[in-house]
Amino acid sequence: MTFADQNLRRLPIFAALSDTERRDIASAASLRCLARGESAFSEGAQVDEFFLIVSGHVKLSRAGAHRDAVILQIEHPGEPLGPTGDAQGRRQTTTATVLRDCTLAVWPMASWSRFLLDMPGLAMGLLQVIERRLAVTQDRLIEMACLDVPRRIAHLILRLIDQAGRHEEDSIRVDFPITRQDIAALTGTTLHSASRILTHWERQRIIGGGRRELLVRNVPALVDLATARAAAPETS
Amino acid sequence: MTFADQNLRRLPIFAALSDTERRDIASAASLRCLARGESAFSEGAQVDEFFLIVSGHVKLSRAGAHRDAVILQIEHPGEPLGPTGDAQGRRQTTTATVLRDCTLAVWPMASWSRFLLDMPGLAMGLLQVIERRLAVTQDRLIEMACLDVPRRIAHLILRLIDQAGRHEEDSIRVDFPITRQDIAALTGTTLHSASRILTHWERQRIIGGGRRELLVRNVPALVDLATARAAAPETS
DNA sequence: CGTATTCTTGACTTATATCAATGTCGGTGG
DNA sequence: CCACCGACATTGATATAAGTCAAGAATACG
Repeated sequence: MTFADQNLRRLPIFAALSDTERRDIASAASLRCLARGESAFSEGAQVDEFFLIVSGHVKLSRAGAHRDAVILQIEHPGEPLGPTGDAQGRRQTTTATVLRDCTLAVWPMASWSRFLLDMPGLAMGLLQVIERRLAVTQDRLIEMACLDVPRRIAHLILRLIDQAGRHEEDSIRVDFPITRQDIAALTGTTLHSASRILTHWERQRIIGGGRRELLVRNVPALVDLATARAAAPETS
Repeated sequence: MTFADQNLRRLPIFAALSDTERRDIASAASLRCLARGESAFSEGAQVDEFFLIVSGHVKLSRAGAHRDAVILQIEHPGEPLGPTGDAQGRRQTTTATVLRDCTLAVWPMASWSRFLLDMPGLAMGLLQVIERRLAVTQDRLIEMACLDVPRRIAHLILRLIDQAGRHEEDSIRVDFPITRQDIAALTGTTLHSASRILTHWERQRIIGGGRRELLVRNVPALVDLATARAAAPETS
């Protein structure tokens, strides 16, 4: 098993477990590699495996009414995917698409359920993770309700560099490929509005990056945009 | 203790526990009665108690940026309130306001944490509940992203009668007082837009009710409004 | 009976979606 | 190596849903 329990020790969901327990869990895992664009599972599919991201980044999306898919969240290494509790007969509610070549640890749902019953600490760890995820989703709901599109996008970008920012010379790079369409789907707007806003900010050198790239050059300015009244329109 | 463990048996969060465990939990609870308008806790307060709704209905809201508070969810009998997992040093992220005279079961956070550690089934039960809550919040996020205001309100009303509908002669009543302002805060719109839409539907006899009342007369019509393209504007 | 809360309604403004092109990059194959 | 194609991105013009501003009416409540 390439997947040493050492890898597991750090993860919040396994924090409360003993070394033996972690080893048991690790030895039951298999690894699966997926390339950008592939999906781990699709909306509506039977839930028969439990996934944990070892490396890479995955977007969880759902097909909205008419507009293209809405992205519910982007998950990073260490995070579980899909239902975590008792999944008897449940179906996936989202599609998990790989954004960047990805390794997943996979357990058959049956073994996972056994672990969950046998190891009291495991459910506690998951509870923490899901509770945090709920908090993030609630934050986004409030943003949708209270903020206009530019501020929602500013908040999103700040969240992205917080979760997956890599420092470069004089800027912070979002560490996985992300399109304008993705940004729109994450903020409940259209590709067009998102593009306009981002190019505007690019002119002001607040952000940067090319196709599928996102680079933040001026964090304080972004924080301003996220917080204060939206900036005056065209400065051309 | 007025709070017999019989009451607890039915609740999903205690489903996996033994009778003894349920009895232990029940005997550590105290009951607290709150009147409409009072709050169990407020945004930012230290989390030092765990709550379970025995009877009544509670709205969980957060103060949005500038618009009035956004309501994150309305909770009904049997549901827990506030953080459920390890709450060490955490603060409440919402304000819990009673909509209808309410009895809450309350445990000091310390005893609750002990139960959580001692009774493996408890964390599993909570995990189920929080996971479902996450799913509902995600649904609402998608509604916010994809649906216009009338359809969001239609979805909300359907959800309300599903969670707390009481059948009457020829209609279904939402079983707790709810204002137009509340409906606006639940759907991310303004009192004004909500009022316009609701009076319009009232004229078409799809809904009814007076101040703080909500009554659905024609469910299929509401389902239509929630699903299909928004109805033609004024029919005066 | 007055005061506060809740709700309705109209006129106006604005953010943002929609419609419609056009441009640019990056890879694939001729 | 160039041409082409598909994915990704920009940009303008226009339409419209829904927010804001401003009154006012109806109902509950002390």
